[in-house]
Parts: sequence; C-alpha cells; structure tokens
Amino acid sequence: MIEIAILGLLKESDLHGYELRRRLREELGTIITVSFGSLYPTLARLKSKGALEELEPQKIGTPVPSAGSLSGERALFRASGGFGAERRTTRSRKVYRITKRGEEMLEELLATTEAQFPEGSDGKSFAVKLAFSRYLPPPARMSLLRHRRDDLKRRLDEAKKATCNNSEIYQYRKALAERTYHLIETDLQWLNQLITKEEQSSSGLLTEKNSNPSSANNLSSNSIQLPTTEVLKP
Amino acid sequence: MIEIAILGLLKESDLHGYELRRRLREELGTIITVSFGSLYPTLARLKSKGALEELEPQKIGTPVPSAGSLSGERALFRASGGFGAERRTTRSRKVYRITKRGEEMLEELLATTEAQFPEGSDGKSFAVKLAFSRYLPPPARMSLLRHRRDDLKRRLDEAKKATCNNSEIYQYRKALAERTYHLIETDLQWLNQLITKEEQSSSGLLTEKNSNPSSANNLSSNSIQLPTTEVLKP
DNA sequence: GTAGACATGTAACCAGTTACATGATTTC
DNA sequence: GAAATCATGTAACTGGTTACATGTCTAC
Repeated sequence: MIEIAILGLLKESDLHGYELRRRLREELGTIITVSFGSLYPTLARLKSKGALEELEPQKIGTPVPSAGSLSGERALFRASGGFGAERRTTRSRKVYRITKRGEEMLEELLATTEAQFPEGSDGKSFAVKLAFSRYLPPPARMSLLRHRRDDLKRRLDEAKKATCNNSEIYQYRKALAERTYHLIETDLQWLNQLITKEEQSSSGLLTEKNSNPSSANNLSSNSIQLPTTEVLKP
Repeated sequence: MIEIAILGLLKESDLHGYELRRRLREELGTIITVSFGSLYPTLARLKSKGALEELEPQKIGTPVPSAGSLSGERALFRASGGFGAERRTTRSRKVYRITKRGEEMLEELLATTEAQFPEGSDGKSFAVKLAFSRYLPPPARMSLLRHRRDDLKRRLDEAKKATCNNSEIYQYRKALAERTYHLIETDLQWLNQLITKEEQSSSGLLTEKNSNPSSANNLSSNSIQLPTTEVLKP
C-alpha cells in the first residue's frame, strides 16, 4: 500500500523523503498515514528493487521537471547551493525519481486484485489504488471498481444477516451490526455513483449514444446526495 | 483488541480455543477476524499473565456454568468421556476460564481511551469495546461513546476540508475525500442515535418517570432505517 | 480406510508503528 | 546561542497473518 502511494506520488514529481511524506499527508491523509519509520526503509527497498533512482545533488537545482509545490522548489534551490553555487555540503536530502521499472511496478500493483475478500483491508487498499487509478487504463480501472462493488455487495449481505443473528440480549452487538450495515451501504452508494460516472465518460468516448442516465446499476440514485451536482467530471 | 474480545467472550462462558474462535466469528465477525495463529498464542499469553485459568479435563463434563451454544455443550460432553466416563484421553481441548484478575484486566482494557486519535484504528478498537461494554459501568460506557463522538466530529471536520483541498485535476482523489466524509457522517449519525438511547435509559433509571415501555434501551426496535430527521444534534 | 471436521500449536512473515540517534539550517 | 523545523535513518516492537506440522474423532 505504502509502495503504491510512494510510486504514485513520485510519478507525479521527483521528491525527497521528507517532502514526500508531507504530500502523502496532504493527498492521502484521510486514507493512510505514513511514518518516517516506514517511509525511509520503503524508499530504500524500492531503490534496491530498481523502481527508483536517486538523483545526485548537483542535478537538483535546475533540470528537475517536478510539478511540485512552490515552497518545495525554493527549498530545493537553497539546498543545491543557492546563488553561491559551490559550497554547502548538501549532504542530506535524497531526491528520488521513479524509473521505467518503477512505473511498471506501479501499474502492476494498481491492477492486482489481491486480498480485498477477507474483509480485512477495510477498503484502504482499494482507496489507495483508486487515488492513483488515473495511471491505469480505463478498463483496468473499471475492473477495480467492479471488483470492489462485488465485494461490498457480498459484505452488505453478510451484514444484513448479522443484524438478525445477534439476539436481543446483546443490544450493543446488535447496534454494531447495524452500524456495519449502514457503513457498507453508504460506501456502496458512493461507489455506484462513481461507477455510473465512469461508465458515462467511457461510453461517451465510444458510442455517443444510448446514454439515458437512469439505466444500469444505480442503487445509489436516491442516495445521500453529494450536494453539488456533477462533481466527478474528468 | 483480540485480548478484549477473548476476555469478553470468556466472561460469558468457559470455552476452548476452537469454539472460542467460532464464537468470535459469530459475534464479532463483521468487526474483526481472528486466526488461530494469533488466537492460541494470545490465550497462552493471557494465561501466563494470570488472566485465565485452564480447567482440568475432568472438571469439564458437568460443573461448567457455560451459557454456551448447544452444539458446544454436546461436544464438551462427548469429549469428557460421554456416558463411559473414564476412558477417552481428552488430551486435546483446553478449556479456559477467566479469573478475577482477568475480569479486572477486561474492565481496564474497556475503559482506557488510548489511541483513537491517530485515525488509525478506523473504529475497530471502539467497536470491540462497545461490543462488550455491558461489562462497563454506565458512566464509563457513556464516556466511551462521547470520546468516540468527539473523535468522529474532529475527523468529519478534517474530511470536509479535504474535499476542498484536492484540486479538480485529481478527480478520484476528490471522490475519495467525499467518500471519507460520507462514511464518517454515517458513523456519526449512528453514534448519535446510540448516545440518545443511552441517555434516555440512564436518566430513566433515576427519575422513575417517563418510563413508557418503549423508552429504555431498545436501540434495536426501529433498527436499520436511520434516515429519520435530526440525528446530528449535539 | 479415508475424508473431513475438530483441535492445538509453531515459525516465518508482513506492514506498519514508536522511540531514539543524528545532524544541518533557519529564525529569533 | 536556543528553539524550531528540516532531513535521514535504525532498532525494537505490535498485532496481527499464512503456511505448516501434528494429531484426534466421526461418519461414510
């Protein structure tokens, strides 16, 4: 998971560890948290696997493409010597760039369906993948969404049963079963809305036709009301 | 977490590992899954800490209080020698009983507020505690609920901000931020309903009044179907 | 006699965490 | 010159998992 996130962010721009973590918080903070204790070893591991390369300090100042944050850019400039150009050890700050191999790995990681079924992942793995799913070809992305939907549907069923099982005596257990049901239902509604948008945009590219909006799987239609109209437009 | 679940279930009845796991699935299956690989070592650890004692096989057949499942009872009977009474090694099946020390530990574990803030626990820790919260004095239970509510409110705020942050470019990231928002909102609605019931039932005990039969803790009565009106009032 | 459930356990691994050690640079 | 923040890293631990080894008991 952390590997996906790192590769994904580094695909967007070259970064050093500290800044990478800042971005991680900014972009995926609601999904995962990454501590330095796992970040740095993971970077080292990815590098040893050939997924990343380390830019030599001198290259840093100018030629980095880096659609990165402004403050990051300025910091980078300072560290590479600023105007003075020659002094400043610069020993600290390792800037990483993703390699071709790394991009292949990312795509592979994003596409593999793994896990998901044991309920364990509580959707974090799915969420991280979706966060970088624009690096996935649309059919693979669609497959990710549908697998997730199947998974949630199955769990919704289980949860429904569970609300009956728990005998009246265990009131809190029963309440918890209902909570699980509500949460999965909410998640499913959100997902169905996302899938609908996705179908529209992909079919729009090909057919141009038969796009009546109320058609396929819209469990969600009445839904929770994502307030502002069509938020998901590409 | 697994410790709470084990102690909690063993407080309900004496059980051996295998059966314990079956119950775990049955009662808490939607919240946590426990593999044998973690169950048995945990039982050993709890025993070594003095939280559990191991019943000698001969004691098993009859004097166990055990409000356990019927099939469980029968199995226990068979294993202890059935009618034959003397043969049958019975070597296998270790039946555990919670000790006074273990009950203290359980209560302590249930009451400690720990974690929860780093967002990490995704509520599993809370859910497990709530599942056994009838072993908590009502004020402590109430405190558990309110802490959780504070936590969720804080996270709802964060999530709201996050939905604005993510620039339009990252459509899937934005969708994910909205998902997080919806999920927390749902969770909070459920929790507020629970808190309301809890407040009603506890105040009902003191005042003797307003005790119409539908008042007390009948969380389950109207069951699924939250949508009803103003759930979010503080 | 063999398939399948019941039953207990160990070892190796996994994906992360916290706490700590170290040091450069900036800002006041 | 002290505090804050930037920056990289290691070691020990946490709370589990899977895969495996081992064996009993039941039912066919």
